[in-house]
Amino acid sequence: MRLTTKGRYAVTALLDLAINQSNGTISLADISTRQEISLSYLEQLFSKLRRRGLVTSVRGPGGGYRLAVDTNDINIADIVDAVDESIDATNCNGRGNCHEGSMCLTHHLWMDLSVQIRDFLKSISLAALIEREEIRRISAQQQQLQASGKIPLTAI
Amino acid sequence: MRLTTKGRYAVTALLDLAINQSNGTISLADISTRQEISLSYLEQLFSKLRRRGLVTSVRGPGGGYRLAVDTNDINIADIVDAVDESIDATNCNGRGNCHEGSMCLTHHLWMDLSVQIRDFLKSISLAALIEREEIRRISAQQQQLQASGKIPLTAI
DNA sequence: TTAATCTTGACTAGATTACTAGGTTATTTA
DNA sequence: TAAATAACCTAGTAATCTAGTCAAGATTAA
Repeated sequence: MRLTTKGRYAVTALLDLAINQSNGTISLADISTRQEISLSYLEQLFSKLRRRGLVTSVRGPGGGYRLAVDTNDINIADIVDAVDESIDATNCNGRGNCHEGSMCLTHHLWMDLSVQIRDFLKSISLAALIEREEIRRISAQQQQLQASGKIPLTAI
Repeated sequence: MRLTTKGRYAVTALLDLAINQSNGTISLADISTRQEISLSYLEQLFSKLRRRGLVTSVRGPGGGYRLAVDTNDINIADIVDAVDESIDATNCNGRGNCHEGSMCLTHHLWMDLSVQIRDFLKSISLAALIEREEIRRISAQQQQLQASGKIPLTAI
């Protein structure tokens, strides 16, 4: 099962992008300070997101990233898939060769679970996340913090 | 998120135990050969399962393990919990301090996913797994293989 | 040109996983 | 009683993975 910081960071970063992109492109440096994610690490993630066609980039001063598709057309599973290997609870990557080349006793169980997780994450679009009350509140706080120039704890 | 080989092995081993235990106790050596799981590793897992009250043990020759509760009263989440830390998709273990002491932008999303996964695994009892056609078939094959004394590939 | 920003690849410290090794203790059978 | 069997326990360890860092470049606006 692969759901690590990498996938979580990607979703958080794209959500940040979706919320703040109204005024053109957003630099990774901005996302980095707002979301407390290492800039170099973000670069790795966005490289993958770009190759998957989820974002487009503009180079040079004032450049940055913007979403390549409407927030209604991106779901969480897309994002996690783009940076992570895949959402898969089996040990054999769904190949069914987990026990001496054939299926292990619990193969079908983990397949079912994988489908369950994937369907859940597929059912949530970026647009739906932006709508959520809690997320709007947290985002507003983060924008205030950034505007006030507060130095993040990790920079000390 | 913690769903690794450890949790999968535990479920597979308990399922094997549930299927084969009709005739008294089952030794870990038997489960080890049938399910291709290292004996010492099984010992570690069953130590935890025993402490959680899921199985009871009998020492000495002819000894082994048996389920401590009815297969209707054990669900998959119980088993994974017993050996793994917990089923939790957040980075903060649900504490909500993922972003400088407060919640990160996607905290609620991962909380929701955790609930989703846990509910799914809770909804499946060992008894329900035993009923499944595919599992009965795979188990029958494994019993034949063991009876015929076939040497597992990994032993070569 | 120069500064800002994206782009890529190689590398790494630290943590975790999935074991192995080697013993001890309880129980049963010969 | 001795030997066999199987649970129980502790410590170590190779391999893998994660979450990064670092460095060198490419591109473009000002």
